Amino acid sequence: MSKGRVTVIDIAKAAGVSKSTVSLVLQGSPLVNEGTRSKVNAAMRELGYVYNRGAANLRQTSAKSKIIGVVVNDLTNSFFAELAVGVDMVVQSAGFVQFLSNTSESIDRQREVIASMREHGISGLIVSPARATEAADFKPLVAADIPVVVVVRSLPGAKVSSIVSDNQDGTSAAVEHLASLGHARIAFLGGFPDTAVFEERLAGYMDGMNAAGFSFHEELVVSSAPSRAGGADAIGRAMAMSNRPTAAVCFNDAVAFGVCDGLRARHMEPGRDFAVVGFDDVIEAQTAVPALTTISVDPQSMGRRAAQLLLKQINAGKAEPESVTTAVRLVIRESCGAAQKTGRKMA
Amino acid sequence: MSKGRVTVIDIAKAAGVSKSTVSLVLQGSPLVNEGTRSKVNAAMRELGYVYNRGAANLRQTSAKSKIIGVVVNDLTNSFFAELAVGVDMVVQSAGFVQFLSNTSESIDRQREVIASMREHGISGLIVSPARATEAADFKPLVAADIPVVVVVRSLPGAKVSSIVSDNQDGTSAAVEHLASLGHARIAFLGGFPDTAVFEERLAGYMDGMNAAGFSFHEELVVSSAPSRAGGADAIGRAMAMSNRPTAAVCFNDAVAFGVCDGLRARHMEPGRDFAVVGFDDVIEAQTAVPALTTISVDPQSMGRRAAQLLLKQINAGKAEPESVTTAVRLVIRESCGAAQKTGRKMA
DNA sequence: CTGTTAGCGCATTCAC
DNA sequence: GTGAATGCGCTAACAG
Repeated sequence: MSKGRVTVIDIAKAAGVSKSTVSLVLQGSPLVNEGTRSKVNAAMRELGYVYNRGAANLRQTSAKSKIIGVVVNDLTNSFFAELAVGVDMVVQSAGFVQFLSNTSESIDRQREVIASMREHGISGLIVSPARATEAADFKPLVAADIPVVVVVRSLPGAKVSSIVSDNQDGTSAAVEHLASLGHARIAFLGGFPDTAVFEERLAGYMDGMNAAGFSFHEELVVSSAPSRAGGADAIGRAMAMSNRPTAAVCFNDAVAFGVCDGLRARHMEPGRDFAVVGFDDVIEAQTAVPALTTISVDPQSMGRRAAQLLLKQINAGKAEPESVTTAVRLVIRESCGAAQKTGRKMA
Repeated sequence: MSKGRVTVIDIAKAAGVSKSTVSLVLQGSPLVNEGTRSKVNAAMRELGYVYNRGAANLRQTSAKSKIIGVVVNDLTNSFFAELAVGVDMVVQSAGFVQFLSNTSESIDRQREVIASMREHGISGLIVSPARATEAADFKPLVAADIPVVVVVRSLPGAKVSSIVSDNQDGTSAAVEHLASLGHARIAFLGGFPDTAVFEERLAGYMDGMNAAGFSFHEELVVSSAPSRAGGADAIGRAMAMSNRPTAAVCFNDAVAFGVCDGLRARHMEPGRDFAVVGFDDVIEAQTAVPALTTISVDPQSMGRRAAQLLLKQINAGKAEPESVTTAVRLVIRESCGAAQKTGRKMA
């Protein structure tokens, strides 16, 4: 029972057939007699046979390894955990398995794990790039015809598919929403200017201000770490200004949390004394601060869509050099004070 | 460049050496001339060679696949996400990659993913078992000499290593703590009685009650879903009792959250009008409700320890049939009202 | 329908 | 030091 690995030849012997017959039942080929099939299956169960995919896709023409790589920049952030869950769902039901790695925003780590994944013969990759990732990083992948889907953060000029939330429209809508509530001095708080996401959301902010007929004041944009602490810091600086804002759209919900913290520390009630809106990057936010308007994108469905897209490309065989950008729906939830307005959907 | 896969033979040709020479440099053998080595490396870079681990460990004696499987019962729960991050850390730096799968508490899913992982030749497995997992489920693994480390939830009589928090001592200490605060009617809220964790924590609760000189009242144990909603439900039922409790230790922090919700809905202030303690299963809790005493275990370090244990066993070669149970440190954080007491460590 | 014959890409003896 | 064989477990063509 413990004498080495049991192989097709063992079970062939036990079932009194030949190896290739076994191979056929393994692949569920209809070319095999029902009686033989069950005999083979019985033998497999008997001997505790386990299929060796390594050997299989060594022989197979290309890398139908049934494994897809997933790398995220911060698994600690529930958004990405949820995303991974979404990916896992469709990946599992398609009979694939998921290589999941966390880069913690380290570009070196990212290179390492991707290299490692390649060595293991992944047949596709879903990646939420670490900061400072360049398009060139995925060059070898596409050259090897390995489909890549970039999520959450768009990548400058990479020839890969991508799924990102509609940052610009979302933020813009948030600003318009605040304007419709009567706010005029609306700040943009949090986030570091070195990411595409920041730029997109900032652009949306400017769009929204424009659309509402307000002029752009650079001072109203105060950047900080995209975290709770960062938010507290940002609101602190905003409130130190001579002409204080009365509302803010935050880079993400972690920042929005921090902003709420900061407001309360100043004896102000978020949503009443100061309106705050944030992108739902950290899903936990949805439950933790109901009195907060947020722009949200469901990470799980985003993950599912990414996986679906990837599988489609894998099955298609040829990786289309075209970059497919799919926007996800954004929804503004209203829950401060009044009745919950049914989510307004966009894009 | 895109003509199939580039193999050792290709780069051997390009470097003007033989395949086995290439193989030697691949393994960093000192038996190869420095000049040749660099020539080979150059050729590898030139042709974009990627090492094929599948082929490699097909040849190698057994499954030194450099891949370890991680399966958790709920990746949506930040605790497990953090755990996975901890695992990933040590796994990555040991040159392994991580197969991560989420079972969503489905025993069938769990069987599937573990089977799938076996097919891919994992050299070890870390698993937080889904509910209703039986010891027998890991029988084939240990029979195949694949080390298994069970985390978070202990498994009845499985011959595998495990790392669990010291549930009993932790809960017991929590009860004693509440007793020292003057509470006498202390409830145990939340959780389903069908898990070992529940039993352990309940046992700790009873220990604590005993130690404090209180008799056990079954009515003070009200079970519910181990979630926020479940907590709200549980406190509702507790407050409906004729002789209300004045404090509670909760199955986990999600429940504790719900309990706080329920208290506030009844115009009571958690920590002041009613003391509540919960296990930190969901890490997010630590930041979201500071005014809550919790019994916590750091999921990341737990993940790291699990990975270390697993790697040790993998390197040891022979999987010890002995079950190694390692308790992690528990710490009670005090933050309701008074100054933060430095964490009291146990076990 | 089933058995036979070749390799997939690599690592491991051995000779040279 | 390096090159020529051999086989890991499996699938792909063919042959029976």
